[in-house]
Amino acid sequence: MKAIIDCNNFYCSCERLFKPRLKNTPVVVLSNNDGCIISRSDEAKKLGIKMAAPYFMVKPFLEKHGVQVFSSNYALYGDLSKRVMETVATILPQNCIEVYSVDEAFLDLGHVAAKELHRVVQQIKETVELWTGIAVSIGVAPTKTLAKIANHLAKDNKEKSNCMLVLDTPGRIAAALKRTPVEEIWGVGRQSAAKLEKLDVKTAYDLKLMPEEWMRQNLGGVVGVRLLHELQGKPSIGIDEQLSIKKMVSCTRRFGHALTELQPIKEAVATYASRAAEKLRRQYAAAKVMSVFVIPKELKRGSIYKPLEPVTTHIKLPVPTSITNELIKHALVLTEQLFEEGTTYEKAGVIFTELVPDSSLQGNFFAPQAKYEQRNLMSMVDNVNFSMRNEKVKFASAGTKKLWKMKQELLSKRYTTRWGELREIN
DNA sequence: TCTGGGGTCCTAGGACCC
DNA sequence: TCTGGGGTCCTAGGACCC
Repeated sequence: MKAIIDCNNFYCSCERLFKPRLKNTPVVVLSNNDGCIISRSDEAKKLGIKMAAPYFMVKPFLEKHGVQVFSSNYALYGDLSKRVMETVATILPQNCIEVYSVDEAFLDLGHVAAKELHRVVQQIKETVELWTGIAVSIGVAPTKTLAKIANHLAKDNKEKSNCMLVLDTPGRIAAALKRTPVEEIWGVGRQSAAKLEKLDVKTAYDLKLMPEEWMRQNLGGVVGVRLLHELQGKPSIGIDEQLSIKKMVSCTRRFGHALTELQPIKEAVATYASRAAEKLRRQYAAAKVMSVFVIPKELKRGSIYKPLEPVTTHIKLPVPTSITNELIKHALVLTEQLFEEGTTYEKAGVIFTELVPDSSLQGNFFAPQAKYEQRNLMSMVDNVNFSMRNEKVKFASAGTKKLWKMKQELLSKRYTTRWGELREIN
């Protein structure tokens, strides 16, 4: 059996943890740049506030209903996420836990006897809630996809389920599938849902009865077939316990406000490049390819929001590297190539791909001495920044005025990771 | 004025090779 | 009039997820 454990309204729960007075008050958390809503408390959901709603459009409504609004505080959420995962790891072996996202983990319960399942699930839930203060939901079933469905249903009916649901018999599975609309299935997005709609395939139960060949041809080839098997209870997506090296690392952001000059755009790109380089070094990787993109601002935007078109270019690096100043140097050249006088830009990003293990880190006998020194410098920069926690050491090209910096007007404190922002009790 | 950011996996089709 | 076929590698882009 497999399980998914998932933190309820995670970002909102984190904010509430340090502000108990907000219990029973509607709370929402905004995306970067205070752009749109990415987490809602139950009370906020009840008010009808939609996921991803643009903040500026719903702001009057939020004010009217006394909704508490926060900018996203990733230092806080990241730390609490780590605590939740570590708590689970005190109950299950590490190789049975796949951390799937900041607020979710898949669990392999293959070693748990059938009659023990309920008890173990309950123990995990109670321990996490007691030790971290974050409420969680757990769904259990023979496959990951079915466990996701179980989790979904558990949350839909919190009072009855106590946020736990175990689908351990064919009858329970069938009943759950019948209650699940196709668009709520993990792996069925908007496009697929639209196709299924036309065929009158409405529930997960209907989908489970589709022929394999149809799935192959219409729902993404092998992806569709895999989904079908998962719904049928045949595990086709395994538990991936290892933290593997990522295949891509990036840092991309919308500017606080649109930019028309090359200089501040270069500063922003240099900053993104150095962020992304830090991420590279954190997983002991170096990049072979660096892409830079900018997104021109669409001056007249229709009523329907459509994705923005990036202008991209990339460079194959002569030698894979994670050294910030080398990467910045190339990034700035690419930015100059992309920039067009007279155009207004609203976003940019740096993406590293074709990552390889950073051999200079382990010490490469044949590497020139200068490389070592650079790598050591990088380690020092990383260490200083990590301990000082506020980008004390920066590269000059990243600029000091930050005209492009994102908006975060409603930021809460980093209670758990900065001594200076510790919660005080009076 | 104001609509996030960071990922993965897969497919189709072109280029190239023998 | 007739002009192969199969394999591999690469890239761009679609779809999806949290």
